[in-house]
Amino acid sequence: MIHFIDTEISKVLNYFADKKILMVDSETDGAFDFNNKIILLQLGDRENQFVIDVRKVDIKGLRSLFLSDKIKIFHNAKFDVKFLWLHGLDINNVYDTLLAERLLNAGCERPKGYYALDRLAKYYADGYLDKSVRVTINRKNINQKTIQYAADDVKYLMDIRDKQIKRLVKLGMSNGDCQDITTVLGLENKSMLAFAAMEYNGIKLDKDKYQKVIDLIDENLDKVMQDLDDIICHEPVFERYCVYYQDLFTSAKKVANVNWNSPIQKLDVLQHMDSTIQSTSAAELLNFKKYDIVNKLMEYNKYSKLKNSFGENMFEFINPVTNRVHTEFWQILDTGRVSCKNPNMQQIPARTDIGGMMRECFVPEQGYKIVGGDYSGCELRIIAEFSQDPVWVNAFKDGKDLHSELCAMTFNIDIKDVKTPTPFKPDIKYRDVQKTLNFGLAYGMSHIKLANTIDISEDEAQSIIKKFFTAVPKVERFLEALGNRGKERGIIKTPPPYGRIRFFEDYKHADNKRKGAIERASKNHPIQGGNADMTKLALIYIYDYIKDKPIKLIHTVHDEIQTEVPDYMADEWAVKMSELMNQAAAQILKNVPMVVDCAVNDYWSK
DNA sequence: ATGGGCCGCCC
DNA sequence: GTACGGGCGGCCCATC
Repeated sequence: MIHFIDTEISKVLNYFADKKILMVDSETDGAFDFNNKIILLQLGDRENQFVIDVRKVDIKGLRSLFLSDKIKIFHNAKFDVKFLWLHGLDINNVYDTLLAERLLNAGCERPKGYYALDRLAKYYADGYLDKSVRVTINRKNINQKTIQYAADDVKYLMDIRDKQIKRLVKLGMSNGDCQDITTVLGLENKSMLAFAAMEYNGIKLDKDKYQKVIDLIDENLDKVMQDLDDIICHEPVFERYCVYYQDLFTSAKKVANVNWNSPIQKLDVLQHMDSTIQSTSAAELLNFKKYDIVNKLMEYNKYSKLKNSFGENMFEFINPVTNRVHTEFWQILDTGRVSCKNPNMQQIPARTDIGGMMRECFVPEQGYKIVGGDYSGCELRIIAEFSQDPVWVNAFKDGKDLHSELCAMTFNIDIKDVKTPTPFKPDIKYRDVQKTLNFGLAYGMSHIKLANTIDISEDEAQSIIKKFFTAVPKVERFLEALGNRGKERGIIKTPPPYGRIRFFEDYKHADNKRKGAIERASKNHPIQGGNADMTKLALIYIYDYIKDKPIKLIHTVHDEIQTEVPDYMADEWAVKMSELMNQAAAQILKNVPMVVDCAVNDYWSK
């Protein structure tokens, strides 16, 4: 039965007083942007649905209900939770049918709309939702039809949840308690609030500082384009790419008639000079640094990338109400990692000089600091823990540098010499080869790829890998076992206690390319996904700890968490934060210690 | 307009 | 002939 509530909400509170679980949804007057509001708020169970007209009713009275230990079922809760916060309401004990469905389908290719509520309603509850009504809902248009639609939206959530949990329990991703953070389901439901908080809080971008970096990029870009023009117009070999350009005010001048953003045109120019150049990628160009034009093109590529991907367009993401940048998180990728977009705050430059300058433009408010923590060598520690290789385990236990230790063994050299150049490639140091190897093996890197990456012969690469695995046989066996498991069982899990599953299609019927990909993803998933589990648990610990404190969660990048905190408590918080992150790590790493690098800064540092 | 391919930024 | 895991996104260019 549907109840339309447009006066007061005691009826709702009374109804749910002795219920353990309720389903919630909201209809808003648009996407979340700090100006929009909730129009209708629906609460219900299988028998009764209450549709509250938020234009007329003060929903603050629902505070105790939302903070009670009753389970609140949502579909895509992050969306509604942010709106509730905007209306001054907090919430906990949420079950999210979208997150649950993602857990049940990680790794599977699914058609568009697969995770939509109407699909779930049909699949799990044989219910029908008429989504065409949604577009007609607005502040001035609440009628019988929209109320019916709004009520329907919550009607099936209970059945969906019941059946999802059955499946998740069978797969070991839940024990039936959807809030238990020792299970994947609980991990996701709980950390959802942290992701909602990071979206809600956003990060401040210092516009003036950022503009200065863009100006610097522009200067470099102008210079390098001038140089490219000079080369094209003065070297006879490029004559055909040169044209005269004349405007009304200046005399004719020779310029390059090439769009340097076009890989096809770029390659054409380069091959005209040297037909052995295969592509315009940075890796390929590195081999042809003897040509001036190649050096200039590499510079051009670098600056135009920064300009096009991270230039003025970033300003469009500054919200006019909060004056901050609010990214959107997608909480469950195939491995359990998180992505974000609009903008993608996980790909803000950090590595190069100018990249570092761009990242430093993300700053705290006046009187605040940014306190960030990251898990040092997280994936390598996970490999150590679960391979139980003594070299790896002891390196971390003794606080030694794993790359150097392994390097000495792989190349039979003294540990003092790991930073000397290799004989087979003088511009690369031993330790750098080892680093490529250590990270690459977690991805199932082949000797061919290693050979290409550091530009050595395939035979040399093969023998390096062989010697490496001879030194650490348990790591080799560990990775092999993971690869085989994915192939044989069609699923692979992250380490205990989580066991987050990634599903694969049938190995036998895959083509060779796909077979290789399944094997490599099987090796990688427990490592990458284990890292993701750990970071999500840390987010939960932090979210719970900072509740009622003036500390804000603002960002996360896989093995890194950023917070914004008043000056006076920054140092103290940094200590506590690394303690919380270590606590989370200790739930997964039982034998290998974790190191959390925590820093207090006036900007987002890396 | 749309989508695939290439390329490059992040961990 | 493919073979480095997980992403997002800008640009070019062919196609509709």
